[in-house]
Amino acid sequence: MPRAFAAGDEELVEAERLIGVQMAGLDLDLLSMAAVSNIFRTATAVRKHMERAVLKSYSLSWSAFVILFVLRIWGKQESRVLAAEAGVSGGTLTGVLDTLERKGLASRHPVTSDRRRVEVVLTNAGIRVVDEVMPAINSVESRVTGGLDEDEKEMLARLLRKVLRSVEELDEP
Amino acid sequence: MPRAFAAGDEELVEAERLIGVQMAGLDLDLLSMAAVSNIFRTATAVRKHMERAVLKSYSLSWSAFVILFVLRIWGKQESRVLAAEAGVSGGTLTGVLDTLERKGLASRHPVTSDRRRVEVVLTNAGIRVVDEVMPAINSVESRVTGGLDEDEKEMLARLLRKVLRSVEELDEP
DNA sequence: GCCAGATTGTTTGGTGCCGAATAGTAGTGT
DNA sequence: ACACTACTATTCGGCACCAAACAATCTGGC
Repeated sequence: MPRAFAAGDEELVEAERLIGVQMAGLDLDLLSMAAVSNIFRTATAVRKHMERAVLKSYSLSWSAFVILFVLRIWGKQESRVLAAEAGVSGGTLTGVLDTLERKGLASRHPVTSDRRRVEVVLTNAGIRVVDEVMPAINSVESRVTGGLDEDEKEMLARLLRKVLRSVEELDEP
Repeated sequence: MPRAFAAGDEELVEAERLIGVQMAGLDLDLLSMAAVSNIFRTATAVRKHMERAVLKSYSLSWSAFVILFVLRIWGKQESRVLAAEAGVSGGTLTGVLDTLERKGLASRHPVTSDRRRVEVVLTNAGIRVVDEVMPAINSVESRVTGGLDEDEKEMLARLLRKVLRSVEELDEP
């Protein structure tokens, strides 16, 4: 695990000091850097843990699970919506759907009214898998946020939503 | 339960509510799920924005930049340390270092006292690139956290560190 | 000195991932 | 009817990524 921003607050302060020294003259916003860096490090660590501790035994990639989950919650979806919802490009989605179809967890169906489009739907096996995996994933979510009380969890989600909204504004102004 | 959600948050919160409806029988911890999901969503959105808005013009991947940054702050490092710092596997690091060497931004040097090991060091061109890219990255970090005041940024970093510590405990108990 | 086991970086096989290019389809204006 | 534009999913090339297997090297016990 990375030294910077990784463990205790002391190490964060030390890392910030070192960055300030090494990058002197660049006038960096260290407070924002610490917040954003921690988003990346936490996301990576949690995702890797879930892949190893939960998804590996189902031979599912993180993206494959996200797509199964989206289909489970929102029902059948067209490809472009699915890609946007899962946060992957269209090209990536094609590959992941190929894998999911090969495993028999999802299937593609042409939209007769517009032959460019494809609708994706979970198979019964797909539904079974999601309903089996989801509680395990959620259990990890509970454990990794176990150090936070309810107000803190809510606060964390709220602050992240604010950041998310800001970056979305940057992407499409 | 704070209700002071900014405009635009309703859509995200609505999604979280729908999950509760669709997965009603599974007894999920929705508060933890919302917090962790938002970590993933935000991390993905911010990283993609940085790749497109900043790193693309330097032909740098996110991982390549992280490794350059670590080398810039902590000086020359051996491979295994570098991999741990950057949060990638050893195999991945080999490939990224190949790319960085091909671009002339970093170079490998054998450690004479232990011929298994390799030390990686930035070239002058590598230092120049980091010092040029870092302010641009930091500018994005400032903008995406622009909706947060200083206390909120600190709070966000603090809550994420708590989660990070929890997942690290799960990984190595 | 020597060997068994640990450590280090690389290679390999398979997937993910993106952006750009492509083929096919739909809509719009003329 | 025709051209022009916009959209949709797929294909393709290249890098990233991991786990597992591997070769080279080091270490500790004998």
